[in-house]
Amino acid sequence: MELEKVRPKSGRAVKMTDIARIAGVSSSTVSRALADHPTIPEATRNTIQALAREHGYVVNRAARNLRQSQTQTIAVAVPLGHEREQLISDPFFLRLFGHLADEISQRRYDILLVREPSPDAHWLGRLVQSQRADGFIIVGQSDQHQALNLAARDYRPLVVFGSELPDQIYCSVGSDNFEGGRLATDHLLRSGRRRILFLGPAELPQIDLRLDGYRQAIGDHGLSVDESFVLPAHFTGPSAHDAVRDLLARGVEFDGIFAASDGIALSAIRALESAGMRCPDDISVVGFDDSDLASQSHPALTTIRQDVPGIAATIVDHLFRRLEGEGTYSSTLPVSLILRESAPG
Amino acid sequence: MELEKVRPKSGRAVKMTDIARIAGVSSSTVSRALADHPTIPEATRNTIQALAREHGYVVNRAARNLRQSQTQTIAVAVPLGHEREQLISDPFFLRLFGHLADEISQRRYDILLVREPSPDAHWLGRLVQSQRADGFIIVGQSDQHQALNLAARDYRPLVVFGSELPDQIYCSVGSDNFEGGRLATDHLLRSGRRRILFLGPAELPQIDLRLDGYRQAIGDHGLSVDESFVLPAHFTGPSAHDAVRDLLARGVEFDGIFAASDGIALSAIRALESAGMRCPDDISVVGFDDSDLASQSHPALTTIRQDVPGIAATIVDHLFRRLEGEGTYSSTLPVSLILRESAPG
DNA sequence: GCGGTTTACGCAATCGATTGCGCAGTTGTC
DNA sequence: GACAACTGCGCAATCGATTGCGTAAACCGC
Repeated sequence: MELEKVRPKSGRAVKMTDIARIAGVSSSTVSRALADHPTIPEATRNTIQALAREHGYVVNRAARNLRQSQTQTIAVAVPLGHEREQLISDPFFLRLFGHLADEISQRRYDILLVREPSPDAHWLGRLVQSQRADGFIIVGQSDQHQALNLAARDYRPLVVFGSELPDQIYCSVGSDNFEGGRLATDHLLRSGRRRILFLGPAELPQIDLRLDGYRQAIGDHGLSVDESFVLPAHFTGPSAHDAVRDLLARGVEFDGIFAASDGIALSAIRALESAGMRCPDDISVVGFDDSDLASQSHPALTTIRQDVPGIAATIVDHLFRRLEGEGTYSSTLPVSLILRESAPG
Repeated sequence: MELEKVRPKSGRAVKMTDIARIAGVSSSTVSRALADHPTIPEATRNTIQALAREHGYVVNRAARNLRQSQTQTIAVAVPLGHEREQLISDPFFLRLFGHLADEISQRRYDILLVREPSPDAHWLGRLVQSQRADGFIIVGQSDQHQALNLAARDYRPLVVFGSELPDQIYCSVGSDNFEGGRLATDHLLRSGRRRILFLGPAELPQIDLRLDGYRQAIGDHGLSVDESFVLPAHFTGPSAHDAVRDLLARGVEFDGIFAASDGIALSAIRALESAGMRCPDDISVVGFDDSDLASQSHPALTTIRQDVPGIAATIVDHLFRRLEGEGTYSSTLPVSLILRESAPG
């Protein structure tokens, strides 16, 4: 019944001049009235707003964006430089994304998800120039550290989820990955484990820091790192499972695993179980993230909790401060060790 | 080093007329050259494209959108009519969203995530009119069935994730919820269970169909439904846990649970365990979705698998067919029973 | 009742790319 | 050599809202 109003007989969308004509004013006045501009008397404003509502008029965002050079939109971009094939299905990313989306939409901005298909050195520059969004959140440094530095020089509202790196000029927000790695490994060592694997994609800066923490903890306990215990593994797919299986097949002995994500940890535990080993009786395992899986899996995972809601809030807070022209420093958020069955205290 | 080119000394963004001036042609020619328009000879096209690349020029999307009245963007909207407070953090939604995003970005469209804060009857009309996207995917019918019908009359590229409802005129894609409910309940009955709870938010159309399947299966087995066994429960929060706990406290006897999601199922199992009951020994539980949790939890969940990648692909396929002007019918995708520990065969 | 201020609103330029139409200049045809 | 067809490209209108500036009318004080 209301349909005629939403889209009048002509089939043409209602535009501002239509409302202006009906109201007997100019489109300038309509524009100002809808924007609650104080130079338009309240009575007129109300009339026009009522008329607009009645006729189902909504400002054309494309036109507004062009004129104002702003879009009320934040872009969330995922550089998949290192794993071009990977889909946007990593549970940790999705969880972070959900919280980011909540924070952003609370501030009445829209969220544009961009998956850049060809991450050459200029993808970010191109993205920024395309004027599709007012601000940018880059999830994960991947191998794009230099591209990020490049884009950030040319100041822009841009915040990166990731670690603080030495020569970094962009603003990043992330967990204390080093401390997470140290805590996890220290816990394994304190519970008597001595031969501890590291499992994860250490080519990613955030993961590399977790590995540094692992090394630190081992050093602190007066031991030295066996480099053959540092194994590459991807977040998804069978690589973690296969790595552990192969190690066991070769008869290598170890009694603990620090995995760079909960998914990797679970995958490793499955490999242990297939080989007749038991977790935590024979081998303790510590994960990372404290995803939903960690608490529900069997055995429940001891893991390093990342404060995802806090990270999202901080990223968005920094970004909006930057949109206001303020400068912001990078932030590192604390992590905590969550004790469960896979590596008991 | 390339920075100067990305954003020249003036601080002003490079625009098409700049490239035109440098190339010694008009902006019309630049526009056509960049669009690979055949009336521009290939030599000229290459020169101009090279120049544009060299100067880091990218078309201003706001201007293009306005002129062309299209945005190369698909909006994914989540009506949260029924649970206004709920955040976008439901794992099932996020998983579906990830797959949708993959499908859409493969087609070189951007993804706009919209969370409508005030779902009155016209939110969809407003969204459509705002010209922010060329097509729309609505995730979940929630309580917006009529609003969807309203918007769909006025033909538009719009596909809804949800069930086919009787008086529906919009295009929907979803799982066979009825069959899922029937399968789950039938399985419990076949394994000897007789007093089976239903747990879920039956006010949602998709869930209501699962409930219908539950009723059907019970009827098929010559039994009748005890309405006090149909209990409301939300996807998140403690409602499922509390409902089961209260039932046990009141001494109500039952031997099976069909939960409308894996999350609800796990929550129920926790409640059983706290009360000293054991799953599946005392009470069998079947979930819905086959989320990551289902296979990893303890006990591993018997559940109804929804084909999330297939659903996403179908939604996007329908949507793009509609963008081309084709009509599409609603689709219902098959589900399957996945046997695990919580309700063994 | 007059200068000065304020109020209320319209004119027209503007954002930057796209595109229908048309015009030179070139090639082709008989 | 004259006319037609074609090629390559530019002019200027257009998309729809926003906004700086200007002005007519209303108001105000004395």
